Amino acid sequence: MEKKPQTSGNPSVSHMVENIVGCKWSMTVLAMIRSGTNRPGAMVREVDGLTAKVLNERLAKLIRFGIAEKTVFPVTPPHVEYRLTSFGEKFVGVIDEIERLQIDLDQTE
Amino acid sequence: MEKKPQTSGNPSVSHMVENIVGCKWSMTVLAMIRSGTNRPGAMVREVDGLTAKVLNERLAKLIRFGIAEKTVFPVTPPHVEYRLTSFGEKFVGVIDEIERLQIDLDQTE
DNA sequence: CAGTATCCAGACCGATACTG
DNA sequence: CAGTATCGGTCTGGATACTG
Repeated sequence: MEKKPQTSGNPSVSHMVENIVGCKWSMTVLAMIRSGTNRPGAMVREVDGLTAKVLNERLAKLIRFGIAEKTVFPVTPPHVEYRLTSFGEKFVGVIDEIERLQIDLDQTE
Repeated sequence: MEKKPQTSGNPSVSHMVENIVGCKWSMTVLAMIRSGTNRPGAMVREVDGLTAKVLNERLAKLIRFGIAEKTVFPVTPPHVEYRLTSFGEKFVGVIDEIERLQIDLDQTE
């Protein structure tokens, strides 16, 4: 299973970031959901080294934190999609800040 | 020792964030350097649970990434100070974004 | 296709003892 | 005061096999 990140109340965004960013594959999964690769099978196929088990753990965490949401289409074979919530959009905005920082770094050196 | 985060070239900021934010005590150390608690002894004293060994590992990482720099005053007893580099200032700016996100979250629920 | 259960090698980090 | 070396428990996550 997984360690409990908080003792009670709302998860602080700091903890969320610590828990997500520091968690292997989370950023990759987040990036895929953003870019439209939002089905589990596709994600596993696209990322070398990512297993279904770990993917599901990450997705569960993203959902628990309110960053992503899951849609199940009751068809055969099963069809599942994940997408960002509105809060999730804001969250990835922070990630964008990081990319911008990268540009500054490149110019400085 | 420590796992190598990159294979070559410059560390990407994404990797830095992953490596720093996801690393226990890093954020705490960063916050202390910012707020003026910038001597190792003071940091260990201020944070319950933080050991000198782990602190030095974190500081080494912050220096390696160009986020912090170290100043040694050649006196007895030894006097050492850490402070943010200009890049480090930008880096913590990203952390500030995160705190702002928190405010949005609180207002939404 | 989607998801879960189990196993276990290795990374992380806390405690301790030590040097300069 | 600053920093390093070592040991060992705990947890993460990759491999595999399985169900619906």
